[in-house]
Amino acid sequence: MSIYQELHDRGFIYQETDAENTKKLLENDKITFYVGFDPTGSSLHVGHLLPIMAMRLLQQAGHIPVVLVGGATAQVGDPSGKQSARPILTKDEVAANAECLRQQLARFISVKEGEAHFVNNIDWFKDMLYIDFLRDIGSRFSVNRMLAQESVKGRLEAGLSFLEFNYSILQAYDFYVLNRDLGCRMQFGGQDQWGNMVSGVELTRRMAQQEVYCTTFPLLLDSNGQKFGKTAGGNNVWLDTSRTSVFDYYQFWRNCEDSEVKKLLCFFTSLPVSEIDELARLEAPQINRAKEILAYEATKLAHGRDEARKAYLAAGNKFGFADAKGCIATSSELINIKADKNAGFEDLPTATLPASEVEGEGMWIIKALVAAGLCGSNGDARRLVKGGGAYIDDQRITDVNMNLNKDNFANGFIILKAGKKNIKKIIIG
RNA sequence: GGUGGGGUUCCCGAGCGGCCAAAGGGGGCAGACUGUAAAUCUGCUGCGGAAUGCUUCGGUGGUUCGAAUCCACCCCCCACCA
Repeated sequence: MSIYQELHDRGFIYQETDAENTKKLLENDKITFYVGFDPTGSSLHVGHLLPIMAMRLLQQAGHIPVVLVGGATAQVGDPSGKQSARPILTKDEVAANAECLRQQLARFISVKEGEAHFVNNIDWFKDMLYIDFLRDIGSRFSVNRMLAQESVKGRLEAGLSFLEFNYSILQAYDFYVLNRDLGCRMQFGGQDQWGNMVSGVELTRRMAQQEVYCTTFPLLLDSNGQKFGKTAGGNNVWLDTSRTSVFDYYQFWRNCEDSEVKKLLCFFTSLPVSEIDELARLEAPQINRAKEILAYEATKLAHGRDEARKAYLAAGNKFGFADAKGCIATSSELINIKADKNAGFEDLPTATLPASEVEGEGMWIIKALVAAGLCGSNGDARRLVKGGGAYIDDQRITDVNMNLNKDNFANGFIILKAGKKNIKKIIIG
């Protein structure tokens, strides 16, 4: 199947400047394309994954991705994030974040020389003089047209700063530079980037007389209209395992809603669309097998086969396997993993309590819940226990004043739970 | 620069001298029901080993026995005018 068709069938394409030529280009040529990333954090999270998966598909089809790090914009501080103006990053921070980005991307795409480019737009903005910028680039933009852009129009009521107004110009110039220096023909990005991307297409045409194109991805929302990629609690699901354990990463996918399974399989796994259609058709409890496949495949991509297997077994043992015998057909290698009931607790997220705490009288359970990261504060933990949501080894905790001592750790560890799904294995260290 | 309207807990938004840790809604957490789903119902939702305790209503100072509420100055946002 053609890569264009594949992107289309999987739902990646939202808007395109020129569908016909994009199709031709992607099918007949090997092109260089770019996607921009904000280097504002040291880890990617699931919300970044959609463009990454698209890059992956395109690269596998022989196209060459350019990963553009917005070092210039990060050093100005993007004002679009409401009043909590983003912290302005130093050069070193941007560089460090860009390196983290590169390492995490390496799990999804090949970052080998010649198969992908990494660039930072600070390189072409840092020495640019304002006067030059105005004359060479600013002169090509019509304020009238910029005002008509959806992204700007929507902000006119609420107000937007001159800086923000200029963002699309900066971004447009990126496209021109990448076209000039790397022969970049396409840009991909989120649908909120449409205006900026189109500006780049037009600028490149005016400045270099080059036909270039852009395509946007749909904005992923969960059923509550929240941006996709956050836990129910609104926390990001990170790719960095020190922020989100592999188990929790797996669980994020495993706990998706029935209605989302198909979409998520299309975006975040490599299973063929025809198979996904079959899986998504599964009824009632069997649909859970599709979720296991989704979770396994997504976890495998981000963290590797072994980790995904462990997470699958740990979760299955805790909550049950949807299709222990492997009756449901799938091309996922998950089908080869035996639902081993004895694969135990070793792969659950773990917290360590200092041995000194459980000496003698022991450690107050409230403090232990907080120390394990299951509760945000003592009051939070107290409420959890009062509400009947705290468990030790699946026994509901009823006494707010109880202590954990050595007897509790007769097996070497205990399992603390906040609710049915937030699990921590507690060991003494 | 002028005039007017604002800044309240995660968000929206009420409160306009004590009964205010602050109504209501959203969101979140937990419980019940379930399929580790959705929907629904119930409880909780500043900190605190809990106390007539502590911190919070843009900031600083003041009035008062007592301030989110009154006063002064300052900062920020919005609208209209210039």
